[in-house]
Parts: sequence; C-alpha cells; structure tokens
Amino acid sequence: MPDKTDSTLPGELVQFIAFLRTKGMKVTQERLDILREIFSTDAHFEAEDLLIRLRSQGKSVSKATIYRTLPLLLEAGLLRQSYLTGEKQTYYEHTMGPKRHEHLICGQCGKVIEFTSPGLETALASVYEHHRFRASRRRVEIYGTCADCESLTAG
Amino acid sequence: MPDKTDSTLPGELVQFIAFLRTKGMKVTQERLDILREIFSTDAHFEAEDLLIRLRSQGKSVSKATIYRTLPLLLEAGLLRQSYLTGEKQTYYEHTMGPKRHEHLICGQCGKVIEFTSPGLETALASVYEHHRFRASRRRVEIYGTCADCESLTAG
DNA sequence: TTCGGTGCAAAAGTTTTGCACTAGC
DNA sequence: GCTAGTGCAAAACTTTTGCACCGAA
Repeated sequence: MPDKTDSTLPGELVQFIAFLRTKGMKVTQERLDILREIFSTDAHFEAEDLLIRLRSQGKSVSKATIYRTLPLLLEAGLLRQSYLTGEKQTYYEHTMGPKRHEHLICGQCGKVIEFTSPGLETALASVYEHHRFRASRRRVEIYGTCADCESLTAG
Repeated sequence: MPDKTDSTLPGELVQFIAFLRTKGMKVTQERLDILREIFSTDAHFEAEDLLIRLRSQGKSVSKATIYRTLPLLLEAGLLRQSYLTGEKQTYYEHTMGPKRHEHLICGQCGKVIEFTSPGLETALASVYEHHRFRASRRRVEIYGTCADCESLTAG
C-alpha cells in the first residue's frame, strides 16, 4: 500500500488526512472513500446520493458514517453546503480550489449559469475592509428567469 | 369587518390578498393570520417558530396549514428562504420591500452583519445584462470572521 | 350551496444516536 | 491492546398527505 502522505496523492486527500491527524482522528478507509467519491465529480449531491454512488462502487459505507463524515469535511473546508438543487434536504458541493464562481439560477427551467465578476470582487473587498471582516467563503446566488425562458414567456 | 382591500391595510396584506384572488384561491383567516405574524417581526424563523408564535397569540392554526401556506408566500414573493441560522431546517424571512441587504456571517460568534453596497449592485446589474437574466431575488452571504473575534484570536 | 381549505393523525423522509463490534494507531 | 470509528436499527425530527368537516365565495 502506498504511503498515504505521498505527494502525488490528490490535494484534497492530503489535506483531509492532515486535517484528521491534526485533530487526532483516525484515517479510516470509510472517510477516504467518502472523500474520493465526493471529489470524483463536480455535481451537487445530498447524503443519500453519496450512499448510492458508494454502493454502486461496491464500497459499503453506512448512512450513519456518511452523516458523521460530512461535518468533518465542512470543517476541513473541503466541502460547502449548497442549496441550489433542492429546498428540503441539505445539498453539498466540494470546494475546488481558488476558482470560485457565483450562480444565476433560473426558477423556470432550473438552469444554473455560473459567472465571475471582477466588479463584484472589488465591491466585496471594500465591504470587508470597511467592516474589518475576514472572509473565508461565500454564497452568491441570484434567482430569476434566464434569457431562454424569458423569451418563451414573452413570445 | 373592514374591507380587506382597504388601501390603509399593510402593503403585504394587500399584495397577498391580490395574489390569492388572482389565483382564484380563498382569503382565509388562517392565511391572513400567518402572513400578519410573519410580518410582525423581522426575525428569521422556521415553521415550528411560527406555530408557537401563533399559538401564544391565541390563534390556533395547524402545522399542516402553515406548511401549506409558506409555499404560497414564497410564490407571492412575500417570503424568501434563508439559511443563515441553521443548517437543518428550512428558515424563512419576509421580504420587506426594496430595502435589500446582504449578510456577513461570523463563523466564530454567529453574528450577522448586514450591509449594502452600490458597487455590488452595479456589478450584478452588468452580469444580468450580459446574460440577459431577469433577477428577482438573491442571496449574498459571506462567511468568515468578524473584527471582534479576529482580535480575540490574534490576542 | 359548493368546493377549496383546515385540522388531525398517520405517513414519509431526513438526520441523529445507542450500542456492540471492528479496525486504526 | 486501547479507543475511536463503524454499522445497524431505533429514535428524533421535519415535512407531506388522506380524509372528514368547515367556511369563504
């Protein structure tokens, strides 16, 4: 078995293992399986999704362990909660490094348009400075109607 | 009983009643009680809170009716979902006309700092234009550490 | 009078927890 | 070997739904 701290491992694995060691927690197979599965796609997901995906890979991780692991990943900064897809359950998405983007969400067709805006960065930076706030993560979601759906309605 | 469309009624009531009539739905005492209670404070709340608040006023509205009414208020644009306070249940807050604000949320002490930013408005307006997106509501939440907690940590 | 709305209670669905067993360290 | 972590199943909670009765239009 390769050394788990091998520098060729994906960054999120290294980060999670370091996080666990720092907190004196054990690096278990289940925790690594969950992390790997989460980072295997960019999709939003909920706890149940993760269970199904893991099962389909032959990994048998219990739902309880998933529910116990997700808060760890949030705390480690590897995961963030997302509320894009649904309104009832808790949805998650992994953090993929510094390339952050915001979302325009169409209430008609559900389409999610990602965008970045230098002007937004500037405006927020000045807000942080004014409030002496140290920002770590954020959620910018704009709900409305996309161009396609708008033209359908107008048509 | 005064005419429910009396122009001296609070705007949100007029708006809700108009919404109900437009959809051919009935203007019931329960629906009005729920709306009034929601607009009686600016606090975030969840369905259960609302039930307790209504009960304490002697209004007996069932939980089922609350759960059936909240989606109507969302659809009418009088309510929006908020995820500030908790991570599990669905939290709501009423929309209070045009005075919208964004939130800085301290992960240490839980403080919520509201802010507005003309620069942010400008940046978003240009994003909408670029994507020909018609925005109706939004959520801008920045998580991090407030100045007070930061100075405590820095010692 | 007539349906849509409400309350109640049961059901459905999500998340948490107690406990015995397993596996990292 | 010691203890944290896991799986299972039950519990705790939130939200939805079926049905009989009620009340707004």
